[in-house]
Amino acid sequence: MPEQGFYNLFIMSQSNQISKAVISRLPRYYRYLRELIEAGTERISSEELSRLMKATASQIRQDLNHFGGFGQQGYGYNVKSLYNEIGKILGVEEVHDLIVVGAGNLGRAIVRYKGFGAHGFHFCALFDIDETLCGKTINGVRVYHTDELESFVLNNNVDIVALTIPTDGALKVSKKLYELGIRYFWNFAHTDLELPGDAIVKNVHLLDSLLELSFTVSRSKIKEEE
Amino acid sequence: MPEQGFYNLFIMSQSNQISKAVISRLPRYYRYLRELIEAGTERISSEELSRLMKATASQIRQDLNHFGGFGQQGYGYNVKSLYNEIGKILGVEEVHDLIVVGAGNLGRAIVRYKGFGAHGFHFCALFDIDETLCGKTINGVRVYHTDELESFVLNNNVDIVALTIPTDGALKVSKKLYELGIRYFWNFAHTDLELPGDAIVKNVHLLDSLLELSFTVSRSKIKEEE
DNA sequence: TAGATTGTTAATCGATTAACAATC
DNA sequence: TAGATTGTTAATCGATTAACAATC
Repeated sequence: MPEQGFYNLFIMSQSNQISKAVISRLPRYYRYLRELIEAGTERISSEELSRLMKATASQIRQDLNHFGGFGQQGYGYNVKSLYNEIGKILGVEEVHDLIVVGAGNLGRAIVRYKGFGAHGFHFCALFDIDETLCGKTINGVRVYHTDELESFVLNNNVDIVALTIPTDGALKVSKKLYELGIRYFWNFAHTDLELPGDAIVKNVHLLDSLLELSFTVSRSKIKEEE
Repeated sequence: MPEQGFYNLFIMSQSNQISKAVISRLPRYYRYLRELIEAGTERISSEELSRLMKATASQIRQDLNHFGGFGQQGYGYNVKSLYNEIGKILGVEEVHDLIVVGAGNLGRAIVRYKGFGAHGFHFCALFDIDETLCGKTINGVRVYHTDELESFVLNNNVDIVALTIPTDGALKVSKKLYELGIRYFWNFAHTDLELPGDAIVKNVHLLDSLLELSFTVSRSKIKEEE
């Protein structure tokens, strides 16, 4: 058993390490809590929430306790305050500046989606190599030529870069942006970015997602034929 | 120990139960193998592939062996044949008929994306409530009014429905489609669909995805301030 | 045949679930 | 206070990794 001070430090640094499984469930909690607020529910027990979300009450309590004791014995959780706490954890109370590289349908869909703004996401600019798009404005966000990407990043705060361009461009642009100091990427290109370990990439691989579904469709067809 | 026949049956039905974790890795294998083919690589060992994909060789061999012994001792895996085998498993050799409900930016982006066709996905129709879109054609796919959805589904083969409409519509439309016999949903609406257990839903929750990234951004900011 | 590498079993690790003492 | 429900520890389950015999 190490010295007390050491031990606490160890515990603290451990508690920072939230597993990916837990993180990936937070937005879903957030979503259900919002619905509960809208339905006028004031408090909820982990048991009730588990029935609603088709999870175990145990998992909910474990997950939430990674971040602090938000509940109260004999009462449960206050919906509004839990919602706010999870919001804080997810960072919705800060402003995150994003740029979108690729002003195709996907890039435009993202910039136009109403839901992001309410959670602190601020789209600063779109970039595209198509000169006919440059200078235009999509949902109040201006399209610049990709040539201007570097100077934009150097002169403006950019927290997250969304990549909605094909594979080759995404690899090239992400490397360049990494060199310029960008560390957070929301990648829609159908490839894994090749970046150093401190870059954080969240992938949205639409073809992969559809293939998983296709796998199940094909499986069930085989079963039907049996 | 049960009778031999019984036991084999048990083993077989077990082997059908591939875990979600394994399934979710298949499209990635498929992707890397394609790249290897394009690079002209003829054979690869699990060890080499593991270095490339940043996984363990053990996991790769375990994963592949759920579906059969595709490798050869002392040789490794033949890239082309492994690619084809995984393709078959994912169902890319069959045609999957899809319709897209919601002809907004996201729906249009999906229908226009070039990559799906090569993997057996065939987009039959788009649906929207916006009458100014109806009758138009996007990348060769006609937009119908949502009123025509029911009759379309009854008169055409539809394997998968992509939902690219807001929450309320998605809940309503998915229930209706379930009643009409549809079981596979690719859901982009920011909600969990409320459908019976035999419906298979693959969610693409963009806000959830971005919030996960936001969580990490906020975390690292806290660390920097410490 | 010898070397390489798989397929597969066994060991480990991590995540989920169950149980219950703490406490509102 | 009694009942309810959390926070948290312990047990279980499943997934990943390691090891190695089988075999090309």
